[in-house]
Formats: sequence, structure tokens, C-alpha cells
Amino acid sequence: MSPRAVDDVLDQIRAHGGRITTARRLVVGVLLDTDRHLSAEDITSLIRAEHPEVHLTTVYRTLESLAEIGIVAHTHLGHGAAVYHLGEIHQHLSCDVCGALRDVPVSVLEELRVTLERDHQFVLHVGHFALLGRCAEHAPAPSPSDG
Amino acid sequence: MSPRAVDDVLDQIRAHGGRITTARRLVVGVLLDTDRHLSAEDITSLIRAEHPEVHLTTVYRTLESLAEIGIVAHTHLGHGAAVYHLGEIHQHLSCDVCGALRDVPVSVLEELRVTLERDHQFVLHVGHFALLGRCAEHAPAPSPSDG
DNA sequence: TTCCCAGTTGCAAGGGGTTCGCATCAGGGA
DNA sequence: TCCCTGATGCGAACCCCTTGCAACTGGGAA
Repeated sequence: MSPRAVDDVLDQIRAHGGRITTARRLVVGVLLDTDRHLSAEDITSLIRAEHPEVHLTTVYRTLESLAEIGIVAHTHLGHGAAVYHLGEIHQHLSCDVCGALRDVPVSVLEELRVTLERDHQFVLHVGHFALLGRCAEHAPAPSPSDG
Repeated sequence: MSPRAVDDVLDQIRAHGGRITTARRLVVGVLLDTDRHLSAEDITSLIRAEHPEVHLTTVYRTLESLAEIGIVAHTHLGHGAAVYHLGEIHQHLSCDVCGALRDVPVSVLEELRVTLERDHQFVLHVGHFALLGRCAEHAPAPSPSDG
């Protein structure tokens, strides 16, 4: 990531009355620097390699602050830790067997979203939960009638 | 629930080589007797009102046994404890604001299921996760352009 | 009916993930 | 530069769930 991108995020924090601290700079840097799904502990480990004084609690609190102003989102995978990410919301597919996590565009949920809103007056929070199932590699064998 | 229904479930446990114990009888009874979504702790509390010797651990283990033979399923709501239920699988809608849980038929996910399988080789485990969002009462106000 | 083994249980402790309490520290406007 | 208030470090607590282990008991065999 570019220092520019970090500063953009930090500007948003400042704009919301938050302070710019070393820990926040580092958390934002890690999130911008990865394309993986990171838990709070993952983020803390990455930071502590260089800055061992940064505490897991601080990372949680920073992530909470960033979530409040809409910069980060987290997703519960159903088991284990929540994962945090910046930027565009996407939908997660999580494999029961190997834990592999895949992103798909939120557009896959569009029909469901419309249906739930129309028929059940329920406003779906797309991207805030994982869809559980089996990835291609661990899918159950199709029944004969399927193929 | 009828004693009959409890016995039917107990028969299934026995058929799978499990033993019929007081604790199992009680867990099954509670699950059959409610139409709410109960966490392991909820179940334990209900049982302990009459049978204080039944331990939370036992309830977890019983639920695990019942899940193994396909009698109960549990759903992660994204926050807090998983909820357990007997019987037909259904899809849960969970409200972020009030925590209200609503059941909808799994058929609402049918299109999504087909899409994910066809386009992403992902086999969705319908009913094993909750859809998060806002119930009618806590839905954000529609934007002017919506109505 | 009694015996006995393996499945179950109660209880305590452990573990992962997350939050809280509180004294101290430090960002950044006055 | 000062000072207020937000942020941090650290330990402990909390919640949800699992594990270890000795004691117990269901229920088939004898």
C-alpha cells in the first residue's frame, strides 16, 4: 500500500474526532497491505514483529473505532475468530472442511436480498456473515441423478 | 410434546448404539417442548429447574451426540452462543438490533444455492448459518427515492 | 437377577476469542 | 507549552465451548 492510502484513512479517523496514534497507523497499514482475511490476532502478530509493545486489546479497540466510522467491516465465519477487512464489501464463502475462504461479489445475494425484503420485510446485511458450505475440492460427490 | 415423540427420538439414539439416560431424556424433552431457539445454556437452565444435577457439559455432549445422528442441528448467529433445534432445517434471519430470530423456509435460498454451485462450485449448507440484517421494526428508514 | 463393560456423567480446569477496568500516556487544539 | 481527553498497555474477567478423568450406570450377557 502507499503511504497516501494510509493517510487517507487516518484523515477519516481525524475527521471523526479520533486521534492518530502509532497503533492506529500500524493497524491501518496492515489492513491496507494484505489481500488476506485477518483476525485481530493475525493483525496483532504482524504488528508485533516490529512493534512488540502493541497489544491485542488495542488492536480490537482500533478495529472497533474503524468499524464505527465505516472504514472496516468484520465477518463471522461461524467458527473461530472474526476476520476484518477494509474496503469494498464482499460476500464470503467458507468451507466447512478445509476452512478455505473465498470472496464472491455481493451481487450473488441480490435476488435473495430482494426476496427477503419484499416477502419478509427483512433488510439483509450483505457481506456481514459468511455462507457456509463446501468448496469445490470438498464438495460431497454428486448423486448419479445429478450427472 | 408427547411422551411418544420423546420416545421416538430416544429410539433413534438407541438404534445408533447410544444409551438412554435421564439427561438425554430431559434434553430431548426440552427441545421437543419449545418452539424457541435455545442455546445450550438455555436448555441447561430449563432442565436444572427440576434436575439441578444435570451439568452444562452433559448438555453439550448430548447435543453433540444428537447432532451426530442427525436429530438436532445448530446455527451460529454470528454473535453469542449457537442455538440448537430439532426437526426440519430452516433458515434463520437474525436482527442486528434486537436480536430477534425468525425462521424462513430454506426455499428462499434456492436460487442462491444454484448460483453458487453453478458459478462458484460451492455447495451451500442451507440452514447452518444465520442471515444477518434488520427486522421490519428496525430496518433503516427507506431513502426518499424508494418511496 | 446379577455381573460387567463401555458409554455417560459430574466436576473442574483449560482454551480461544473478546471485552473491561484502570492507571498512565500522549495527540493536538488552545 | 499546557492541558484535556482520548488512546494505550496490561492484567483480569467473561463468554462459549471443550477436555480430562474418575465415578457412575444402562443394558446386554450370563
